Amino acid sequence: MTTKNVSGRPVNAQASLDLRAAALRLVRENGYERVSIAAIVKQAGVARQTLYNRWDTKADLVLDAVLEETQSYAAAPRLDDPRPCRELLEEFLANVFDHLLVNGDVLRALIAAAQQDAAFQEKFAARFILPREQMITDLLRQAQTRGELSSGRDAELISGLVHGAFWYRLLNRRGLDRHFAQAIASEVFGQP
Amino acid sequence: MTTKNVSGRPVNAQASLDLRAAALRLVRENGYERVSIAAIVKQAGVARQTLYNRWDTKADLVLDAVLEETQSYAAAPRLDDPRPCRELLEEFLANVFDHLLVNGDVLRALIAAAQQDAAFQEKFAARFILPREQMITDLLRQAQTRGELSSGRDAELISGLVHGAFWYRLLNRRGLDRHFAQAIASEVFGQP
DNA sequence: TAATTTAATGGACCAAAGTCCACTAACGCT
DNA sequence: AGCGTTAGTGGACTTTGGTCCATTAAATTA
Repeated sequence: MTTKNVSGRPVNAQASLDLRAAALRLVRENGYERVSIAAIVKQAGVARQTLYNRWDTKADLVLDAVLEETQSYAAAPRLDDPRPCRELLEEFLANVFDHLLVNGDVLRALIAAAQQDAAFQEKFAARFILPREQMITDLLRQAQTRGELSSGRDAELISGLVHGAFWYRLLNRRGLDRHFAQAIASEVFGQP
Repeated sequence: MTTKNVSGRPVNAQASLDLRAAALRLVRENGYERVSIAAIVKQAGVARQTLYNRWDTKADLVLDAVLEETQSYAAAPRLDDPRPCRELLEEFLANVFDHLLVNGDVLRALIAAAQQDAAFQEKFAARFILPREQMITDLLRQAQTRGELSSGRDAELISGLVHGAFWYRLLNRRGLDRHFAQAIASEVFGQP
């Protein structure tokens, strides 16, 4: 992946930084659809082809920029936290929803892009979706070992249901608030 | 809406039929993204502008074509059916999933289009999403009046969760089968 | 220093969605 | 028949994502 080339002109690392920054800024300001590749490369001060040397599509670049910027985005809940898993789930979701206030529109655009480009869909799943699903699956498994959730339940399945719940709201532009986080937790763990 | 014009050249109704048919056929055969407007109008034998006189975008046309063709698509479950609502929900979902085998790809494309075009998103919600959500909400309310589901639960919320569950699978191209329909019903009504 | 290799640049090019427009066709009305 | 009105046609045009390519720049190696 990161094989160091033995000769030839070195890659300009700054160009990558500038492109990611420009992409993120423009997309946040104007919305994904309204930002052209031409505008991004102009803002970054590099040639169009330089962008395409590093990323395959606009969606690739923006996904990369979002992931790089939001390392902390929805950090996995700590499994050694002694509080009830129901509470941890609720807090985790509330956290995710907060980040979606900033990144929701970009994310909707990337989800759309994934539907139109099978190659990007795979990257998006590998780098974004699956890791986040794993976090909730792990939390649910922890709840099971703690006896807070019946062992008969399918943790992976429930993780998918939880994600589906807020994806659906996100894609249909309905609000994602703490109340909804609570409602999801209640559906999973039962009425309190 | 359907104001009859008092004068002027009459609209060629056949052109609309031909356009819908051509769009649906080409999209099913080649996939939404790979079908150009040029190909559709050529297939239908009309001018490009004739299409745009009737629909605003490619997504509009295809939504219209899908809705027209699949009137029967996911017919609402009969609320007077004496079987348990759990069973009705499961059957309804299995039915939806069957139709998604045919229309799933087109639907994914329309969902993507809705993320890129606010005007289309509204039409899509009004004509497709909300009516289908209502069906499940009604079914859940029926379950509540029958005492098969606790009255304390929020039917609209659960309807959203159910839809989210299979949307998520659809958009992430994971299988939608009878087993999944059963799993959703179990999450809603509790383990049998 | 010269040869080789890889990156960056700028601009031409292509396909596709959607707009615009001048022109023609088909209707009702007088 | 002539007029106004609306629909349909074909083609030019704009914008944008993405490709291609010839040329130039920056590095290593011999």
